[in-house]
Amino acid sequence: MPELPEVEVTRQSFASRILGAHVLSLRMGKPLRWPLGCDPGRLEGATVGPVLRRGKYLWVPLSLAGIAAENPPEGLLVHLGMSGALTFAKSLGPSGPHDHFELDTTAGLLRLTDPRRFGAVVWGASMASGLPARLLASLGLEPFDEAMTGAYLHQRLKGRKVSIKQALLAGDIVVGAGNIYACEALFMAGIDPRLAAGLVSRPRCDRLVLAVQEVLRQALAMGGSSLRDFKDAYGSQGHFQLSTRVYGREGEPCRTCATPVRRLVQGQRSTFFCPVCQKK
DNA sequence: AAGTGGACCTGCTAGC
DNA sequence: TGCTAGCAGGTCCACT
Repeated sequence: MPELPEVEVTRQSFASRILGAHVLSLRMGKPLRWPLGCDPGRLEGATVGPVLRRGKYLWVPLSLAGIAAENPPEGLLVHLGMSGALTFAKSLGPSGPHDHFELDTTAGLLRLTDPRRFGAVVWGASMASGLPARLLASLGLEPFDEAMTGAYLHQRLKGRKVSIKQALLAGDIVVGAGNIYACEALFMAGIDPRLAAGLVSRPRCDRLVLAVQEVLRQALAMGGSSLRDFKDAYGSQGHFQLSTRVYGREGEPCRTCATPVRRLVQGQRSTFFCPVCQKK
């Protein structure tokens, strides 16, 4: 589920409320992608720092010695996987079979509900050490980083034979665009998703960077996409799924030229595109 | 190094 | 109505 807009919407919906709060307890349910990596008890009493997002990961700093005293703070790296949602809950203990993590604080109880359990909550002595560091190390640029330019994209795509769609999804060049937004950005940029990444011209790289940024901006403004599970910390759903140009619209008319949208499979994932508006 | 395919896990829907 | 196959927002890892 959650791509960059959903993760960012989630972050914004809970970060300010729990900033400066103290951890009362931490509970893990069924195993997620990786073990927590520490005794849950060690985080009791910790102070919550400013929550950061990197790609589709959230970093929740937890300082045992007060926010400013420790540098850098330890914390939890959280990933929502395919079906995760972080929401504020009313009372301790799972309310359903898919509630697998709870962080109870003096400012509210945060709960991760994740039916497929592809999500993760991993402790790190810092964001730059241990498993968190390893997971973050291979990530590409943030899409709104000023270094994210057509020149950078063109340079990084050079010589790569995979399709441009798969190169976008891989996340080692630019993070944040998952299956929905990669399809949408390629449509906006008028690029055929099957085109070899290394053959995308420099001008088209310029357009693609702008398209990725634009689609993410639009999704963010609509609270993300809620195909099924996604909600922000207060349970609100996103609306971007109602305005996709191609994603999930196989057989329906292209919003630009009315040609039926096509679906194909690339790297075991569905790709949606307009065979007329998107060219090789 | 780059590309491919399998793995993780559960739930929902379309089709027979 | 009930079963089964196929599909779903992610990404790591082993292998060629």
